[in-house]
Amino acid sequence: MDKANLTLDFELMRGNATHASNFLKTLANADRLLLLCQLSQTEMCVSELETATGIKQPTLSQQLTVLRSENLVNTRRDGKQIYYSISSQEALSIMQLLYEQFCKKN
Amino acid sequence: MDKANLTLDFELMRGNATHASNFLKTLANADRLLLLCQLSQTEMCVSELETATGIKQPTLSQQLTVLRSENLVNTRRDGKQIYYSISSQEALSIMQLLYEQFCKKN
DNA sequence: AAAACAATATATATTTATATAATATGTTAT
DNA sequence: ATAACATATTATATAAATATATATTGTTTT
Repeated sequence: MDKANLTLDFELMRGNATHASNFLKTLANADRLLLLCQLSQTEMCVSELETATGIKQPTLSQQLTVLRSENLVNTRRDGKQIYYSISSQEALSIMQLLYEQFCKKN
Repeated sequence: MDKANLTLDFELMRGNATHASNFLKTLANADRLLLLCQLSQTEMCVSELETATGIKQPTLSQQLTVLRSENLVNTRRDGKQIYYSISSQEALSIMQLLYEQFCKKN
């Protein structure tokens, strides 16, 4: 394997690693995990999420914006409320794994 | 369920979410993912990791320090080299999932 | 159309992470 | 003991994430 191919391998690996790390960064926040955890059960509107997680409205809205911008959640409006649901199978898989590792025992 | 119990639930949930998000933060960096990816195959010393990933020595050492401080890797010295290996089953599981989702198709 | 409500957006201060350079430590070979 | 090598540590500048407060938008009810 010559140098040119090694460079390609590096670029491919680094590209994959960058995508994966961006994805993990989006998950790597306690508020966002709590939100995704709730949404992994069922869709919920913002005020329901606020009650279920105890996160205050402005923070909630800010973190939901992050999840939206990374396409981890979908929204639909129904009157005054906006309902959120998980749109990423990747996110669901990770949430399930994290649940096994960090929540199941207690 | 009264308010006291809800408070306990919140604290339990938030505690789990905080642990999980700290864990994800440690993974959420392209250099560290590349390192863990290599180490998921076999133990390697620093200079081998440098060659295999293309990460420069000071950065490498800094990121290995992060992985060590979060107990994701073990080290053993053999002469001048220090060999690293993965010590966290949780990390291995996530790496495997990320491989399926971000690397397998290409 | 005005009030009330649900949610989003903006601004800003603070903390945390990152990149990079320079220096230091511990080990082996001479 | 000195030189060479492998790795770690420290310092610092910059960028990114977070918390928090305030203002704005869109919808429904009256």
